[in-house]
Amino acid sequence: MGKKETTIYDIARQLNLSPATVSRALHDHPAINRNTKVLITQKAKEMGYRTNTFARNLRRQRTNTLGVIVPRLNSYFMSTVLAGMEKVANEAAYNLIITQSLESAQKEIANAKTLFNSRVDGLLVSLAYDTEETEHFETYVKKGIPLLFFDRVLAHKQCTSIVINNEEAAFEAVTHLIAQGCRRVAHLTGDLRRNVYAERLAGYRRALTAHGLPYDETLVRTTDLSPEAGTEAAAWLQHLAPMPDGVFVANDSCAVSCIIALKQAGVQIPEQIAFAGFNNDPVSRVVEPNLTTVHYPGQQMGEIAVKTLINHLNGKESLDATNTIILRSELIARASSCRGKSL
Amino acid sequence: MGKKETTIYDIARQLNLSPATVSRALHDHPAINRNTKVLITQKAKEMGYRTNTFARNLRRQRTNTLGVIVPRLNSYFMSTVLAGMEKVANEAAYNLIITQSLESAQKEIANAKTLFNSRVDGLLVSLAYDTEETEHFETYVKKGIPLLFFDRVLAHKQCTSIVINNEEAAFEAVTHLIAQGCRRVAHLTGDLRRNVYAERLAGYRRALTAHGLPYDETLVRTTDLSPEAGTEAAAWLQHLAPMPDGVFVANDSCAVSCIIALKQAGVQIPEQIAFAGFNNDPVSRVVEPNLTTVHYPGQQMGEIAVKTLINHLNGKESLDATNTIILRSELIARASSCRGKSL
DNA sequence: TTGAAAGCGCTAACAA
DNA sequence: TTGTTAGCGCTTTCAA
Repeated sequence: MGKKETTIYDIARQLNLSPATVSRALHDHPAINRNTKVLITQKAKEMGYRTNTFARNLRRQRTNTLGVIVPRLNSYFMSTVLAGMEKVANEAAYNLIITQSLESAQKEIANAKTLFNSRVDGLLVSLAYDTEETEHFETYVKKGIPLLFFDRVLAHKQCTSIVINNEEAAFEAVTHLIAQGCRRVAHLTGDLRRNVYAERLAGYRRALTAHGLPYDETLVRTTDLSPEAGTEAAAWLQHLAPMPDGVFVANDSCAVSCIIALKQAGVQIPEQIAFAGFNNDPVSRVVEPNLTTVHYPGQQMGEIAVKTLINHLNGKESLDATNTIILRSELIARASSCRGKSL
Repeated sequence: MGKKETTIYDIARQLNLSPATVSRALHDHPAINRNTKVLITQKAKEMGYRTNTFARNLRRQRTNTLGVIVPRLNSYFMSTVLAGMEKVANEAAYNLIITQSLESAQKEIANAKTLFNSRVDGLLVSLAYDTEETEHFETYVKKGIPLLFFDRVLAHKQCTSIVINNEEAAFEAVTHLIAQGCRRVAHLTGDLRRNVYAERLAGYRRALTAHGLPYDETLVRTTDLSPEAGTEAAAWLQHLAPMPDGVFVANDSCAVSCIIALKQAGVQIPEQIAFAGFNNDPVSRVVEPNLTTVHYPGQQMGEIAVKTLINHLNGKESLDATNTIILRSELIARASSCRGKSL
C-alpha cells in the first residue's frame, strides 16, 4: 500500500515546531499565530497530509458518524428519506453508515450491534417488519447515545420519533372514498405490529364509523404490500361477494399492481372500484387512472431527522423533552377515486 | 455520556489475564485455550464490553469501511445498486459510507476528500453528470487505495470498471424499433461526457447505419433525463416535421413521462410513435402501453462491485489485471414498441 | 503563542 | 498457550 502516511510529527519536524502546534493550526485553534497557521497549512498540503480520523476519534471519543438502519434501501420512499439524510449529514460534516435490515428483526439486531461497535454518535432507525423485542436498542439508551426513530417507530419509549399522522391521513383518504360514493371499502395493509399500518387501519376504521358504515374485518387483508401481493389481492377482491366498491391500500406500489390486475380482469376503475394508496410514489402518477394517494414528505423527514439528531449532539437542542415530531402529509385526489365530474 | 467504557484491560484485570490474551480471545486467535476463550467471552458480555474500533483501526491501519459516491441516492436504479452493495458489504463485515454528489462535480470532489480522510479501504464511484477533471481520484491511486467505478465510469484508466455493454444494448433496442417498422427514430440522451450516454448514442447510431437509415443529429436531444425533460421532449417531438415514428430514450422515467404527455396530446403509442427506454424501472411496467426497455442488473452490479473490491482487499483476487467487468443486460420488448400481432 | 508529555484502547512482535 | 511491551497518531492539560 503506497508510501507511509504523513503525520503531524513529520510536519512539525520539517517546520521545527511541536506536534501540538501543528494540531492546533490544523483545527483552527484560536490561540495560534496567523503566520504559523498559514505556514503549517501550506506544508501539510505540500506533504499530502490527511487527518488520521481514528487517532482523532480515539482521542476525542467522538466519531462524527451517524448510523442508519432501514428495512430496505431500494424503495422509493426510503431512498428519498436517505437522500435527505445524506444531504444534511454531509453539510454538517457527519458521515452516514447506512444498513438495511431487509425486514428481518434478526438482521436489525445484528446491524444495531455493528453500528454500536462502530461507535456511532447517534442512531436513526425505521423498524423491520417483524421486530418485536427492542432489547437491541437498550444498549444505546444505556450509554446515552441518542436514538431517533422515523416512519416505523416504537411506541412508549423515551426516544424521539419522527412520523406523519398516519391515522389522520388514512381517515382522510377513506373519507374521500366514501365521499365519492363508496359504501363497501376494503383495506390492504401490512404487518400490524408496525405503527404505520396499525394507525392506517385505525384511521380506516374511524372513517367508516364516522360515516355510518359497518366495520367488516373480512374486508381487511394483511399482506407484505409488495406488487405481487397487489396482484393476489385483485383476485381476492373479485371473489368477495359483493365486490367492494372502494379499496384503501397502505402503499402505492401494491395498489398499482392491484389496479393493473383488476383492469386486466375487466374491472372498471374507479367506476366499479375506487382506489386510494399511500406514499405518492412515482408510479402513482403513471398508472391509469392516476392513483389517489397520500403525499409522504420523505426527503423532509430525512433532513429533519438528521438535523434534529445533530443539533442534539451539539447541545443546541435537547431531545429529552421532544417525544414526537409530526410532519404534515397531504391527500392527493386523482382519477382512481373520482367518480364525479368535478375532477 | 453514560458510564465509562469497558476495555480489554478491565476484563484482563478481573480475570487475572493479560490484555493480549483477552484481545486474542475476542478475535478468534488460533493459539488460545478453549476454556480461556469461553471465560473471556462471557466476562466481556457481562461487563458490556464493545470493541473500540478506532483503537483497533489505528493499530491495524485498516478500517473495514468502503466509501461510495453516487450521483443520487433516490433513483430506482441507484437504490437497487446500493441495496446490493450493502448486502455483500454487511455479510463481509464491512461498513459502507454512502455519499451523493447530487450530479455536481464539485460535491463529488468534496466527498472524495472526506472519504479519503475517513480512510476508507476502498472506493466505489459512479460519476456525476458534469465531472471532467478526475484529479480528485489521483490521491487514491497514489496511496494504492483500490478504486472501482460502476455504471458511469472513467475511460482509459488503470482502475477497474463494472458496466453493461451500453452500446450493444442500445443497438439492440433501436434495431428492435426498426424491426417494428420505425424509419425515423429519435433519441433522448443525457450528458455525453458520461460513457453510458455516449455509448447508447453510439449504439443508436450504429443501428441506424446497419439498417440503412440516415443518422440525423436534429433527431437527437440532450436533456437531464428527468420526468420534466420527458414532458418537454413530447412537445419537441410533435414539432419535428415529419414527426418521428420511434424514440429511444436513455432512461425509463423520462420515457414514461414523455409517453404520458404524448398520449394527452392525442398521439397513438406505439402506432404513431414506438418507444424504447432503459433501466427496467418499475414505472415501465405501469405505463400504458407497457414500456419496452433494457433490463439493467443493478442489484447484481452492486453485489459484484463490492465482492470484487473486498476480494482484492483480502488479497484473494487482484484487480490490477482486471480492467473491466461487463454484466449482461437484456432487451425486454413490451407493448410500447410492438406493432405486429405477435406480441 | 508554543512546547512537553501523557494517554485514548488496541494489536503484534517477541519472549517465556 | 500466555505475557510484556511498544507504539499506531492524535489532542489536551499544564507549564513556559
